[in-house]
Parts: sequence; C-alpha cells; structure tokens
Amino acid sequence: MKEKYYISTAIAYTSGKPHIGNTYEIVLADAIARYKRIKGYDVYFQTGTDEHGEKIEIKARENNVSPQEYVDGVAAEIKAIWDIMNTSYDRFIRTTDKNHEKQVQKIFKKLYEQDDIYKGTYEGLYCTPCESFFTENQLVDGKCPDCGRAVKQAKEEAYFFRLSKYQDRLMEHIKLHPEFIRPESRKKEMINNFLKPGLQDLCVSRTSFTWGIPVDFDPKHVVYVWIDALTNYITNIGYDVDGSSLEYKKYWPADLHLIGKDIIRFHTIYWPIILMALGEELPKQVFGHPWMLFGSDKMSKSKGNVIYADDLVKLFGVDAIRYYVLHEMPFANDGNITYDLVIERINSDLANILGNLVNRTISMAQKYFEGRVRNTNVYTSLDKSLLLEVGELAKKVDDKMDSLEVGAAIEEIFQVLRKSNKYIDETMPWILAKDETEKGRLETVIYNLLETIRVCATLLRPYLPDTAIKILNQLGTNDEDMEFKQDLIYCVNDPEPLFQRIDKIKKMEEINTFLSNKM
RNA sequence: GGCGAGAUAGCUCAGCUGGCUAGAGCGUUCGGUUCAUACCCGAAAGGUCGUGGGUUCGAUCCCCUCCCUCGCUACCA
Repeated sequence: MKEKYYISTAIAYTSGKPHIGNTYEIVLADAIARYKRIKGYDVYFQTGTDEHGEKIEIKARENNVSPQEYVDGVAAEIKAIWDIMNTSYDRFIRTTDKNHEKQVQKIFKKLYEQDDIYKGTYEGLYCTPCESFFTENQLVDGKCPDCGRAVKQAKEEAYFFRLSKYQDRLMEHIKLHPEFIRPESRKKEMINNFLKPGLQDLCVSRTSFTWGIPVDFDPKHVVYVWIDALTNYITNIGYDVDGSSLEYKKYWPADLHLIGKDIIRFHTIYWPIILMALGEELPKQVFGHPWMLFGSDKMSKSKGNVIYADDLVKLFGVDAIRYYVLHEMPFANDGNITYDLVIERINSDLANILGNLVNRTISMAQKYFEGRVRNTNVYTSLDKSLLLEVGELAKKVDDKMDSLEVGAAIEEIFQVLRKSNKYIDETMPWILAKDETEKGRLETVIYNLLETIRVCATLLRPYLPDTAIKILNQLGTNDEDMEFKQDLIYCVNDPEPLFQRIDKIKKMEEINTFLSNKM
C-alpha cells in the first residue's frame, strides 16, 4: 500500500484578490505535492478560502452585495489564479461549505461541553463609532487607528478557550518533535513570546458582527476565526465529532501545513491545542515560509506595487513564473521579485542554459543521425564527470526536497544542465562529425546528452510541468525513470525553442503599456 | 523595552561542530568555439568575510562591546 502524504496551504482570506506573494504558497505546495506523487506517495493536497469575518462583511457592504455574493466572487477569482498557476490541488475547501459549517458547530459544542470553552466577557479598548475593539499596541497615539477618536474600556460577552490548560503538553510536544515548527527561529519566537510567559485564554466567539458560523446553542454569537478557519484541515476530509470518515482516518494527521510566516502562531499554538482538546493527532510539521517582496518593499495596494500572478503569467508564461518564485525564494529569508529580475532569470536559466541545451542537442541528433540515436558505448574519459553527476542527481534532489529546500533542488538540476553544455564543448561533436571513423563515438556523445536531458526533464516535472512534457515530447520518449539508462533508443522530434529570449527594453515597454491599460 | 535572526564580491546568496591561496550564480571585461535561441565554453577584474576587543598555534566560523537591518512581542487575518 502506498504511503499517504497530506499537504495543505493556508486557506486564503477572501477580502480581495491575492497578489504574487500569496500565490507563492500554492506554487510551493504544488511543487512538493507533485514531487511526492512522483515518489509514489498517495498525496492529498488541500487548499481553499477563509470566508467569514467582519472585514468581509464590510467589504460586501461597500460593494453593495451580500457577504455570500462577495465571497463567491473572490473565491472564484482565487481558484482561477490557482488554476492559472497550474497547481494540482485535490480539493478546494471554502469555509462557507455547508458540511464545514455543521462540523464547526459540533466542534464548538463539544469543546464547550467538556469545559475547554467557557462563557466570559471580553474586555478591551473600544471605539464606539467604529464598533471595534483594539489592543493597546494597535492604537495610534492612544486613539482609534481607523477614525482617530478616543477609545474607552468596554466589555462584551464572549466565549473563551482555556489555552493554558494545554500549554505544558504543547511545550512538551514541541521539545519532543524538533521538526514540528520550521524554520527554527520561528519556534524560538513562539516559545519565548507565548509559551514561556503563559498563554492567555483565547476569545473564540463574537457578537459584534454576524457574518460567521452561528454558535448553535447561543445564536447571538458567531464562531470567531480560529475554530472556524483552522478546522478546515480536518472537516474537509471527513472529521466528525460523532465519528470520522475512513478518508479522515487515512490522511490525518497532515504531514505538512505550509503557511506564511505571519500566521505561525495560529498554526503552532492555537491549532495544536484545539486538536489536543478534540483528542486528535497533531500535524507533523508546520512550515512558515518567507515572503515575496517587490524590490525591497512589501507589496500593498496603497503603495501601488502589487504584482498579480495572472498578469505575470500573461507577460511571461506560467512555467517561467513558477520557476522564478520556486527558485528565487530563499528558505528562511524574504525573497524579492522585480520585472528586471524575472527577465534575467528567464534569459539566463530557462532560455540559455535549459532551452538552448535541448535545442542544440536535438538539432545535432537530427543533423547527424536523422533523429535516431542509440547507445553505441564508445566512451572516453571526457564522459566521466557528466555521467557521475547525472547518476547522483536524483538523490541530491531528493535530499533537498526532504528538507523543503525547493530552490536548492532546482539548482541541482541546473547544475547538471550547465555541465551538459560544457560537455558539448569538451567533446566537440561537430569535429567528430567530420570523421567517419568517429561515428560511433559521436553517437555515444549524443546519446549521453539525450539521456541526461531526459533525466533532468523528468526531475523538473514538479516545478515546470508543462516544459518537462514539452522536452520529453521533443526527445520522443515517455520514459520517466529518474535514473540514467544505457539502453534506450531515441527517435527525436524536431527541435522547437522552449523559452524565447526576452529583449529587456522592449519587454519593459510592453509591461508599461500593459499596466497602463489596466488602470 | 524583551526575545529572535542576519550583516561575506556590483547584485542574490553558499560556506557542517574554527585549519590549505574565502566560493557559486547573475552582471562586467577579455579570449575561444559554431551543433544551438548573438547561444555555449574559458579566463580576468572585484571581498581588510559590519566595528573594536578577546580566546587559540590558527577565526568569516567561538566569546564580549558597539553600530546597522529585519522578524516576533496574542484576538485584522
């Protein structure tokens, strides 16, 4: 039986269209999911949208539509972008799904009945005109951050979760499972800022807005974000307080929750504690990935520097953008994206190193052998290092992927592609072609190249799915073994450029026109 | 303020528990080649490894001071 692998992204908040920074997460998850499938895992890959809350209620009002209509629109937009990015999620959950709502109510009730949740009062600084509570450090000059007027102490009835009851168990779990929170620095932040000082009880219901899942035994309350949003990971695969589905039993606990670094607290403190209270297993790993910055600024609409994934795809193509975000994002630090950098990466890596290698190799196979190439086994010492590197490639990629270093995994493959270009220069096929007695040697050289490219293309499938298929088609093979083989027989098709080189100046003009047309 | 991370070539970054002339990619300059998408290959230039101390036979890597950048510091998500 196949080993299961459950990976999730965070559910995207439907307050507006996600930019490339948000889109990075789904692409990263997709690369990992595709990789695991190739490795033979039974992968379940979930994503979706978080659709309740006050902010959405307000947005809907501003747009003169109902909250449901509003989230229907944004959720569709988000799903469309995920699809444009060619991501292979298995299921897309929305927190407005009926089953989710029902399960959340049951979970809330169960936690209440077992006294993990109790009714109390929420005390805080309240701005009456804005009808909102704020914390001390949200205030601007001691005044309401929204309207600038004075705030006052106020109380509101609310349900609370006794987090402190579980904090020792959670601390223990984090110590026993060093892989639970990644990267490491995030773990320290959680321990030092929250666990060590002691957890405060968490407010889990609201009465100040209505766009949420009602608490069924106390309907003036709606379930506040935590229990609503976080439980998506289990409700959608069949968790049920009264007995969960077989699917749930098969896939839970999740192997990896991939999330942005901004929501680590919810996933490494609140979520595990909710699960402990329910008596369920904890996810194996939570990875808080870094952010994608535009230049050195965080993207925001007010700065006017927002880049959307669908626009980038229109301008550069889906695999180019997948490549950029996967390759350029560091493991722990924030990465950045500019049009200049995207163009440089496409030209140097995709067009020159990869595209041109495939093109020149296939051209030679056509020119010297009418496209039909087999291994004639005429080796020389020049072949040694290339064959050694291809031989080790799958293992190296595997190691990097295991530690979620996706960019480094891709780099390993490109290392071999670079090596292949060098190999052509060293073996000089065009010289061999002039000497009839070197025909056998020439064919071995071309074979080594074709086979190396096949291995690389196969390994590139998780990152550049369309391009990988194109390469394999040009090679005329459907062999997707990740090891170098000695005995394939190639009958290649006509070469066709994979990525056009981009003229930076012309492209920038095109981009400016494109953006000004959108305004 | 507290806690945490980081500061290495023009740019983006590698450098495991201290040890050969500090590395890679991109960019720049020069040279080579022609199978190929003016591509590819090679070479060079370019770093007092943030500051000032200390430990050591020896420190980019350990300790301390200082300077700077960034993140977290609980109910927006």
